[in-house]
Amino acid sequence: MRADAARNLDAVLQAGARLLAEDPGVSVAAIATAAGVDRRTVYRQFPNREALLCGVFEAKLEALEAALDQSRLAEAPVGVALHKLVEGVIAANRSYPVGPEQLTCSSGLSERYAEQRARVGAFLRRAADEGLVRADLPDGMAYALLYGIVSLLAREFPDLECGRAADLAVEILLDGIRSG
Amino acid sequence: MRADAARNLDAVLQAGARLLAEDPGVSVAAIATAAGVDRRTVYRQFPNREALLCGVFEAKLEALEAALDQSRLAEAPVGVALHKLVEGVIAANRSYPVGPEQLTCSSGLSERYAEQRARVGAFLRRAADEGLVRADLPDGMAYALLYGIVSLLAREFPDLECGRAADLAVEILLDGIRSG
DNA sequence: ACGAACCACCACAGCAAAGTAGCGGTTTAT
DNA sequence: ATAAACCGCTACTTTGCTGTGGTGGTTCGT
Repeated sequence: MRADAARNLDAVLQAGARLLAEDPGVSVAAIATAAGVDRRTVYRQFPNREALLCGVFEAKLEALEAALDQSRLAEAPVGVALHKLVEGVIAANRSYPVGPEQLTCSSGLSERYAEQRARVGAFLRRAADEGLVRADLPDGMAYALLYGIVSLLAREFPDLECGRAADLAVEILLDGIRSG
Repeated sequence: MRADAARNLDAVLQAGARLLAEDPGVSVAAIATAAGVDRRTVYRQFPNREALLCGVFEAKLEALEAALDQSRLAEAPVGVALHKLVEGVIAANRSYPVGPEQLTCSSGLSERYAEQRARVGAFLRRAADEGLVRADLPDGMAYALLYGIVSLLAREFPDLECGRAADLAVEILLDGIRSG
C-alpha cells in the first residue's frame, strides 16, 4: 500500500469511529467528508459500507488486543494487571468510541472479539481465585461491569485524563460509591 | 380514542421500543409488522417517523416518572428510596429498552428528561449529605453510574427477576465487586 | 342493530443513500 | 524521470424508506 493511501485509510477509520459513535446510521459520504476524502476513495478500499464498519471495528479490536497484551493478564499481580487493563481499554475507547453492539459483520471479527472476552474472562476468574473480586456474581457479570463502567467513564467524562479516569474506574468497580 | 386504537397504540410503542433498542434505524414498516399492524395505522397516530420516536420516548419517560414518584425520593430513608428507585428504573428499562441518546426530538421531551435528571440529582446529593455515598466524585458521575449500571443489568441479564436485579445493582453500585 | 370510527391491502411519488463508471490530474516509489 | 498507483470530480442507476391517497371491509360504542 502506498503512503498516501495509508494516510487516507487512517483518516477514514478515525472519522468513521467518531461519527459512528454518535450516529450508527451515518452515510458513507459523511464519513468521507469528515475524513477530508472523496466518497469514491472509501469505496476503493472497502467494497461496501459493511466492510467499512468491519474495518473500524477491526481497528478498535487491534487497539484492545494491544492493551490486553501490555497488561500481562496471566502473570502480573492482579491489581496491577487490572489497572493497566482498564487504562488501556479507556484509551482504546477514546480513540474508537464505537460500541461492539452494532456489529453485523459476516467476517471473523466476532471470533476475535469472543477470544478477547475469553482472555479477560480468564483473568477475572484468576482475580476471583486470588480473592480480589467476588466469586458469587452471575456468569459474565464481572466482565459486563468492567466494560460497562469503563466505557461510561471514557465516553461521558472526556475531560478526565486517561490515568485519572482509570484510577476512578478501578476504584468504583471494586469498591463502589459508598462513603467511607 | 377507541379501544382497538389504544390497543394498537400500545403494541406499536412496545414493539418500537424493542426494535429501536437493537437498531436505531429500524424502518416504520418493520415496527408496524412487529406490532402486527399495518404501516398505515402507525402513520394515522403519528404524523411521521420522528413523532413515533418521540412517542416511544414519552412512554418510557412516563414509566420513569411513575418510578420516581413511587420512590418518594425526598422523604423516604435514602437506602429504601435508592432501592425502590433502582427497581423501578429496571422495570421501565425492561419495558422500554431504548436509550435516551437517540433523542433528536424537537418537542419538550428534553426538558422533562432534564427535570428527571434534576430530581435524581437532588436525591443523590441528599444521599451524599447523609453520608451514604461519596461526595468527592466528579459532577454527575454518581448519576451516570446509577443509570449505567442499572441499564446494563436490565439489558444484559434479562433472566434476572426484577427484584433480584435491583438487589444486585444497589449492592454493586454502593460496594463494588471486591471480595469480602 | 347501526352509524361512526378504525383497519388492512394495494398503489404511487419523492427522496436519500448505496454502489458503479470513466477521466484527467497528482503523488509516490524506484 | 518515469511508470504505476492513487486521487478527486461529476454523473448515473438502483434500492429501500418515507409519507400520502383511496377503497372496501371490520370492529367498537351506544
